[in-house]
Amino acid sequence: MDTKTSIKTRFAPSPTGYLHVGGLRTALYSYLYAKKNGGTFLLRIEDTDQKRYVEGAVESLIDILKLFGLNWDEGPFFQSQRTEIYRAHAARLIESGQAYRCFCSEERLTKMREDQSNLHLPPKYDRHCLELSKEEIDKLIAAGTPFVVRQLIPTEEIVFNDLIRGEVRFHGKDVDDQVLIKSDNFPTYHLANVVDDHEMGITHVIRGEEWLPSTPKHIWLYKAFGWTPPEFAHLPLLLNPDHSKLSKRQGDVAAEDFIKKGYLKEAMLNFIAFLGWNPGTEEEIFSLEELVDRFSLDRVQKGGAIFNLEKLDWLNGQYIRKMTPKDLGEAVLPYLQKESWYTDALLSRLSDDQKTRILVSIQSRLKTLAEAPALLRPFLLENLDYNLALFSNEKMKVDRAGAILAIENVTKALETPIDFNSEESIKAALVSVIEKLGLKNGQVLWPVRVALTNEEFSPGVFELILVMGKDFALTRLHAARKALDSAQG
RNA sequence: GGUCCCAUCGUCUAACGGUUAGGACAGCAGGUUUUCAUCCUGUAAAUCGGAGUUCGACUCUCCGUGGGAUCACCA
Repeated sequence: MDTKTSIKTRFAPSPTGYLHVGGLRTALYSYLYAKKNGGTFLLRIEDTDQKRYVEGAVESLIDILKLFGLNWDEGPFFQSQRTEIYRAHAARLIESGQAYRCFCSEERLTKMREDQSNLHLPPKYDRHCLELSKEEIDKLIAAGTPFVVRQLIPTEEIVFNDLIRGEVRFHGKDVDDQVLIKSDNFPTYHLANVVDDHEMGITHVIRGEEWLPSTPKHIWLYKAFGWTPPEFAHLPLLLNPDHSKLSKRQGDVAAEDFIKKGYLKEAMLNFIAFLGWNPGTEEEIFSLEELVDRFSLDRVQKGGAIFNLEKLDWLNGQYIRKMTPKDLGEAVLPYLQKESWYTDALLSRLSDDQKTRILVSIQSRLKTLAEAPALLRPFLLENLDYNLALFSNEKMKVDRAGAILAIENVTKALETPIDFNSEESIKAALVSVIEKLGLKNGQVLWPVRVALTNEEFSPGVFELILVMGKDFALTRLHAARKALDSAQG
């Protein structure tokens, strides 16, 4: 058997309503590290704060994790169902003198902190209740005085090795006596986290940098229980453009929002993985499987990374262009269905072959899936409400009369026998019209393209005719001609 | 304010003492093209500052500076 203890990581979010992209990245790195090393990835829900309970938050968290394919091997475990375990552990610590009951009122604590702040001292519990005698404590308990359990922080230096940052040291005199059990008898994060990580056999705690300052408390807890602490890896933060910790205030931060906006989960994962990590080569397109294969913690960056979407747009475009028409069609459908003009009938009258051609024609123009409906509209809608101003174009040197001339001649050309299944033969037919009229390409093709789509931007004319087919293209040309004529009269 | 962490182009980053400091995104300029996009080519753009160590520092040390995190009966 393998003598190395097998690796086990966990993702331990608190269910506050949505999955933050920073959380998604933490989950991803934990997942990658476990999978890369043939280990186990565990999911634990840290729901010990009764006041912060949000309806449905757990379900949506689980759904989104699954959507991204970050499948866990164990769990989900719920801390709210394990409260007795934490209480028993706290009691052990009180017994061994490594924790103590604190009966201080909120008022006293507030006043204490104010005084400390006035003296420019760091706010820290003054150990008032540590002085209490056994008799006094018994009396207070008997009187039903609410209390918390505080960790007695040793006055010593502590040094630990962070897998990303190297040696980090703190001194006990700077660390506050952390509350372990709240007066509602629920544990705080610190206690529950340490007890669970130990009991669940977590070997590597991979979490955000914001936890670095509380790591000494955690290590002292392990020591107090007589346990060996796990390895720690504190990930650099994801930042707002103003370099503060990434927050809701400055844009979307919920992983789900990005899916809604038409980003592919593969692109998101790829993008997020590269915010703080890189393979050391110049490759940048990685599937989840490839990330698993290449990931290592020692290539994780120390400094925070600004969450800047420009590159995500590009990456998403890359992924879209790699999709098969079938996959693209399926991916685009939900966005299409959100459009007010969309009906299933519009789609069902198209053949599979036509659908494929349409999708291929718009594929290179897509940065996000959400942009698809606008590009699809000219192919799906039966009647277009022409914007006549579009037919004239200064740069293309076409005016309305020119547009009518072009549309008229192209209509005629398309009514002659051409192979409508060949873009080349369509092109040949139109080129001969252009030559016959002695015009520039744009003078004919621009108005025809507008006639076919009523859009400023679209796929090219030859491709449009190929995709639309003879009848549909001619219907459009007639309609455009009619619109132009009636406006003139 | 205390403690801790961090620092290469605008952004994400490469270079684990020796490179003209590399790549990508975004930008700009061209090319292809009927528009837009794709695609192709080119271009501009960085080692926070100062001391040391060294034959030689982006890289090691120290001091500054700047930014960030954290200091709850939230996680």
